[in-house]
Amino acid sequence: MTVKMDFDESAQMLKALAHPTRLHLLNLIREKHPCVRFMEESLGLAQPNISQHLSIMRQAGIVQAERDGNQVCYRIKNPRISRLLDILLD
Amino acid sequence: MTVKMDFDESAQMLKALAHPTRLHLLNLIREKHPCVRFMEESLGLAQPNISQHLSIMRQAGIVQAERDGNQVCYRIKNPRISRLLDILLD
DNA sequence: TATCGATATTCGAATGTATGAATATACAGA
DNA sequence: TCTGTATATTCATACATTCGAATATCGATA
Repeated sequence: MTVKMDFDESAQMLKALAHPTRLHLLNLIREKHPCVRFMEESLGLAQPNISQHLSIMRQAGIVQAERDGNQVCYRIKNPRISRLLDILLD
Repeated sequence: MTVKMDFDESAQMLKALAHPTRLHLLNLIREKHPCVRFMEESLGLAQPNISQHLSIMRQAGIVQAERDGNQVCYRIKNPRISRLLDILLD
């Protein structure tokens, strides 16, 4: 029962990671703690699209937003995620 | 370019992991090197459904099938996957 | 408070994924 | 070779995800 629960939670987290754009964003976020504008230029994608992906990762507890005046910057929220990214992207 | 490629590949691998049934199967597979019949009974799901999930993971290079007489047993193919599962499921 | 730049949300169409039901294939043993 | 057990594949339908376009919100500054 509890075990099954874990699979559900883990699967949901993985689903939120399982998109090339989101991995690309995470790779930026873990290195640079960037604001949305910066991510937009780095990836060359439309702002709403980036915001949508960030929203998915926020809801999944993967990243955390921090307002800095006019802008919003992101960081990795969960240390477990950092470890996963190390394995995935290095 | 190559970097973008990596995100694509990693995302595809994650997509193949991102399902509770598949995580449950992988948890069995990494511990017991089981055949399909065993997984079927352990999870209490229909055989075609299990086979479908195994097929997805085979195609993604996550698991490897080995025929043993009448049965087919599975094992984790990629050591990177083992490390991911350690982080995810422990 | 009006405006502007930055970010977020909503909606709809296209595409992708999950699952049950039916069926096919593979191998072992009679 | 026929039968039975184990596993894989196909198909159809329901459901979820993706992305662009349009629009809304938020905070800073004039």
